[in-house]
Amino acid sequence: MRRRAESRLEPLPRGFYERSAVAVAADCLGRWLVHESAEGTTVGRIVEAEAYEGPEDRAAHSFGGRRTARTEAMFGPPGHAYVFFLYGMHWNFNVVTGPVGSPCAVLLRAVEPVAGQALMARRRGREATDRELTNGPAKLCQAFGISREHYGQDLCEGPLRLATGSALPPERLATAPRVGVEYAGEWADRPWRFFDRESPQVSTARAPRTRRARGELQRPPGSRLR
DNA sequence: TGAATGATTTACT
DNA sequence: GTAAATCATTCAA
Repeated sequence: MRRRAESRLEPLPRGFYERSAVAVAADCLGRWLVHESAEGTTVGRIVEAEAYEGPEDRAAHSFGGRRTARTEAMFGPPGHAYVFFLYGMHWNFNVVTGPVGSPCAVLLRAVEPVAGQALMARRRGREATDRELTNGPAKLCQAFGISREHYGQDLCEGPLRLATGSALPPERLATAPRVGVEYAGEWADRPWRFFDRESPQVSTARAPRTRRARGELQRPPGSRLR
């Protein structure tokens, strides 16, 4: 039991991140997000992630090869953290994928709490059983204590990492267009939002108004289970 | 130097 | 369903 749990906490190797963002995003599901902080350890099972594929992807911060202080981490080696601040109050956490110089990343949008719920609840100002503890990209950052200080951190060694967990059974993998990127034209149509369709913790962010469900959409974004 | 805006969340009607 | 909160980053001038 203990042995099994420890093997699941093993950090994913660099090779895991040395692939396209789409491949990493899909393979992230079912894996564990682990953060060992001074306040305590939090663990979550990843149930939703989005791929951002570098300079050609109009929805990516690195679109057009834009390389600034903010996007610098995306251009760095795979397996590092790209953390950014949004709307004046929210942090979002990505894992950098692909080779050096290829500015791709995967945004973690939701996890299911596995351990450290009390700490998550304290950070979030909510009850430990609250379904809204970690069902959104900024919510999970707050629950896990992820912010500026983690920018560029190596996820293959250190307190913040993705861990083995257990890969998602293929029949539970669902896709949808990414959230909040209507401005990206045809790129907004790409089904690069991946989620566990059996998880009640998938984020409730509304889908882009102009996007309507297509064949690839196996469950409407934001819809509730049951 | 200044204005616009965003890979969101929350509270309220 | 709509709107407010709130500021780092970006780009234009």
